[in-house]
Amino acid sequence: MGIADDAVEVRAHGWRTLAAVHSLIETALERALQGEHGLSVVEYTVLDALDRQDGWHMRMRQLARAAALSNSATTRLVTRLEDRGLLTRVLCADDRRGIYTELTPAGMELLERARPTHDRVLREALAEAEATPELAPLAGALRELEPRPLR
Amino acid sequence: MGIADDAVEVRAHGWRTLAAVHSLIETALERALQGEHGLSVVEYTVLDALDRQDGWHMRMRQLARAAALSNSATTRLVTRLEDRGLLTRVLCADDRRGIYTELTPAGMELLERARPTHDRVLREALAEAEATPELAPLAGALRELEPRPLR
DNA sequence: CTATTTTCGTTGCGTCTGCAACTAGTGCAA
DNA sequence: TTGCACTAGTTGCAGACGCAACGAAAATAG
Repeated sequence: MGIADDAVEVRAHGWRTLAAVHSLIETALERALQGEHGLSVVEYTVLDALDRQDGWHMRMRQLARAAALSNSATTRLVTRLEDRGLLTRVLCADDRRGIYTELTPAGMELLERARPTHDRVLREALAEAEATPELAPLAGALRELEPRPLR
Repeated sequence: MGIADDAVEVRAHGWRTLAAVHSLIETALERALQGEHGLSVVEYTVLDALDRQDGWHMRMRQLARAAALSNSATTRLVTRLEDRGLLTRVLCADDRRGIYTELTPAGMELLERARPTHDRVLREALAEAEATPELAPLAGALRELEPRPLR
């Protein structure tokens, strides 16, 4: 087996590990957020993304990117959250195709209540990953990342 | 903002980055495998996991773990692949609750055809991640992982 | 200024997912 | 042996997803 084949296997292994850690964290978050606050992980992600904009608007397209969702899924997700009164759609004047979304006070409140759950479960899930031999190297690498905003 | 808050933010940032890289890779793989071979990513993952067992059987439960899927989803996924003649269910004698799955020749053949696509797209997706400033550190860390089998 | 292309968000449709409830088989205990 | 807890896999159900097709608004070409 040559160097090229090794590289292929390293990438495949890295991808499997990444997927395993992702699944571990997402499942834990999903259960906790859903059970304690009636929020799915993507819903929390959207509320959090809006909140980290410092009260500023966000376009559907940006939201889709932040939540790693398709356009259609984003439309329905925003509709869902709007129906629950957690955010509002705001038509924007300068580009009449665009639609901005904005957290409502209820949305901010729910987010603040859910955040401790999110942070705790994330911490626990990462600890569990670090305690799992084949996941530990990647879980450890996550801690080394510079916390600079994800555009 | 104290040290504890920093740690919370580091974890949150790491999780967002992980999710972003995961989504980038999965989306690219999904499109390519679906378009060129009619396989979804999980389907490919299952075939590959079975293949890496060196012709050995795998229980549904193991398969569920390997594919990061629930039991029910695994049942249906296996049913789907069985209907397409890519694998077979094998009842196991010593534990009559258990069901083993095994690749058929057609399954191995399709896997071998799909593997180059998978490897190529994975390489491209990782390259794209490394070219994206906020994803690059994590993408780089993946390359440093020791390619030891994921049990 | 009109025609074409592109971008943005929405909707119909088929598919896949997890949860909870269920059946069947195993293993331990009294 | 009988009873009970546990594990393995399947199924009904409701919800969420992506793709492709769509309409509306903006940008670009000619």
